[in-house]
Amino acid sequence: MRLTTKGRYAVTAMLDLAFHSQIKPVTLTDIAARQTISLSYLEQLFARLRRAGMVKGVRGPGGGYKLCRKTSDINIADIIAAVNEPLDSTKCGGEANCQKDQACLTHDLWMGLSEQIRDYLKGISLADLLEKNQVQEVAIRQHHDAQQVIEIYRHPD
Amino acid sequence: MRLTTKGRYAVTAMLDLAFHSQIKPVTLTDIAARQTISLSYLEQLFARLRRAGMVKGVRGPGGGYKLCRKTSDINIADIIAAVNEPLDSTKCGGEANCQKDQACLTHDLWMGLSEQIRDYLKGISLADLLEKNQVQEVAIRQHHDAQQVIEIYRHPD
DNA sequence: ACTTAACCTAGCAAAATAGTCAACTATTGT
DNA sequence: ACAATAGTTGACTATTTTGCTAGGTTAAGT
Repeated sequence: MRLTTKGRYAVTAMLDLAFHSQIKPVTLTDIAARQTISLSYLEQLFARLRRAGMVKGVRGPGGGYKLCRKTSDINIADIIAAVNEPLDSTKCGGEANCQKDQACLTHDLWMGLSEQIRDYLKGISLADLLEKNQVQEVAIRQHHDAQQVIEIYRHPD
Repeated sequence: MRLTTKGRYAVTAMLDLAFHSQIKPVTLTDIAARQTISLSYLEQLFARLRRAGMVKGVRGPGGGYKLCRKTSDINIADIIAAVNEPLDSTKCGGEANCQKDQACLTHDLWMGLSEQIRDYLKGISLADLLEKNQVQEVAIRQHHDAQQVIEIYRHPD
């Protein structure tokens, strides 16, 4: 389990998607604008997320991306694993050069630790994160903004 | 909290140090040989660990490095944090450009998650990891002893 | 003095990260 | 049918991080 900014980008984008794709698909352009991530970088990340079966692309006007599963069925560990290269189990990938070595022992130790972190992140879903914090405040504000837009369009004078 | 191979190297080296520095300081050359990490890279890592007050260097012949604290008082999160750059809190470092933005909210969300991981790793000490290692060694030794016992009982003459 | 090993500095190659550009294909509203 | 939208792909570039090399200086034991 590797934790870098790449994983953070992926989780952030998925959070954005989860939040905004309730009604209709969300374009990467929108996510890029909201989260200040470059569009093309997002394309790369979402290509991996799509291959991992986490999101689905909808083409044509009104298209975009939407989640394949419920937010409660998508966990953080899977998102991060999807955008990262499958970490090669390093030097002692079961080979003979590292059987009775102490290097292999500490390696096992680290692998165990890594596994614990993965399990920990597997226990946190998108829904958990969405539930937290002042996300609702944003909902209210954005609803308000949307209302204003409606007002403007309603009275175009 | 960032999790990369760099942090793994640091934890591995600290484990080696904790395991071998019971009697006298351990040279980086020894650790480099045992853990197959380049000497100079270890020097870089230990420079940071030293500045973080986790290890102490002893110069001259018979010198090397030793831990500043008990293994039970050294946790994994601190080791990893010591060798990593202090991650700039990114774009919205409390500035005005990101106050009511949604980008800042998801950022907060990620920071919260990161904090959870840090707390989790803070709860794991070197002593904890060593204990596991010890258990394994004991298991191996006991297996070996058991074999000898079997031998003895097989040829009791 | 001489050796040992920490400590320091600069630099470098490979990899990962982050982002750009351009061409292409599929879908849909009009 | 056609134009607009939006996903898809691949190649390409810049920056940062990683892991390592090579060369020193400094402190402490023999």
